[in-house]
Amino acid sequence: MISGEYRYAMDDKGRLMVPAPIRRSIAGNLIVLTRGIDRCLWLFPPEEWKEVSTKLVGSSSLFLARDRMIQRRFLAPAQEIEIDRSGRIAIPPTLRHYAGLHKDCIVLGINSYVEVWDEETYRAYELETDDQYKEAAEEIGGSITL
Amino acid sequence: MISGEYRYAMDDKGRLMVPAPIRRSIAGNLIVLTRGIDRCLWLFPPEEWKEVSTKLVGSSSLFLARDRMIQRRFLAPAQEIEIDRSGRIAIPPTLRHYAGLHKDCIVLGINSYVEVWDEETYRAYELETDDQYKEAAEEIGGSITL
DNA sequence: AAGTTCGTGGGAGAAAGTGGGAAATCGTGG
DNA sequence: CCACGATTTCCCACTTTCTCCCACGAACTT
Repeated sequence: MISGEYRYAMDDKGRLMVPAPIRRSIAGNLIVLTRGIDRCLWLFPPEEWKEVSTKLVGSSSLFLARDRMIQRRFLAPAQEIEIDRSGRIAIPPTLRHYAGLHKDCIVLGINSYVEVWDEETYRAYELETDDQYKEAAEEIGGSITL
Repeated sequence: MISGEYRYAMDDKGRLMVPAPIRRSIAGNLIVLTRGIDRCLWLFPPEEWKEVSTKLVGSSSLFLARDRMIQRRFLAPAQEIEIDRSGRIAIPPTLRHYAGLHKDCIVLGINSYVEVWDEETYRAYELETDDQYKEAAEEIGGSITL
């Protein structure tokens, strides 16, 4: 189970740390990097990626608009990337640009995958979703007693 | 049953005391630390955390906006942390920053979990919510006789 | 008064994170 | 097809942070 919130600076060469605890829970030194659904990047361990992508590809047709959209925006941008000896990944320019990564990045471990955000973008996301989040919390409060 | 209000100074290394009475009511020396919903941290015994997180994760999808929000803001920041020999925990930088912990912290034992606040932040919270608290008390008064 | 528990501080070694040089590769234009 | 510049890749070295451990002082107990 991957988790944790981290803040790292991307260096001038576009390299970004994969947090040590997350690295430890990945077998091997390869990961798959692709566009996330919000302005962030998603990073999957290879097995996870295989699972997600086959599920999506499985029943998709190039004659359906919806499927083409998913292919183009989610499957196509995916790249297999190697984690270097110091535990960093080099983020390809197109993906870097998509997520608007500048320097300071937020790395989130979420169950079985990892998200990478530009720090400012993430702060903005938090502000935007603050009301919805508190609402969701109230709803949850109705069903979880602790 | 965990309870009590305590005040401790976080040291220069970011370490904070877990009050001895609370420590005694936790089995083992591992706890899970995550963001609270207000500007504080929540600290769960592992079993409690498992319960809460599985209830939330249960049926969540990375393709649903609301699920992503909860994952990012509540589940992702969670980290399993060890209580050291002298009964302290090292609070990771991102969580320290989220709760605005400086030096003096307030630790609250609440039934089955623990809250950590920056002292100033907590004082401010008390002032802000004073009226709401009295209102809430009136409401409760309708159903509880004592 | 001595022992025990509790909280605080700090040192040393290990691990994690950061930066940069040099070779290799890629893309472009002549 | 070659030459050049830019980018990428690989590796090494340095710095910072973390982790683990121990030691001390205060307060409480017996």
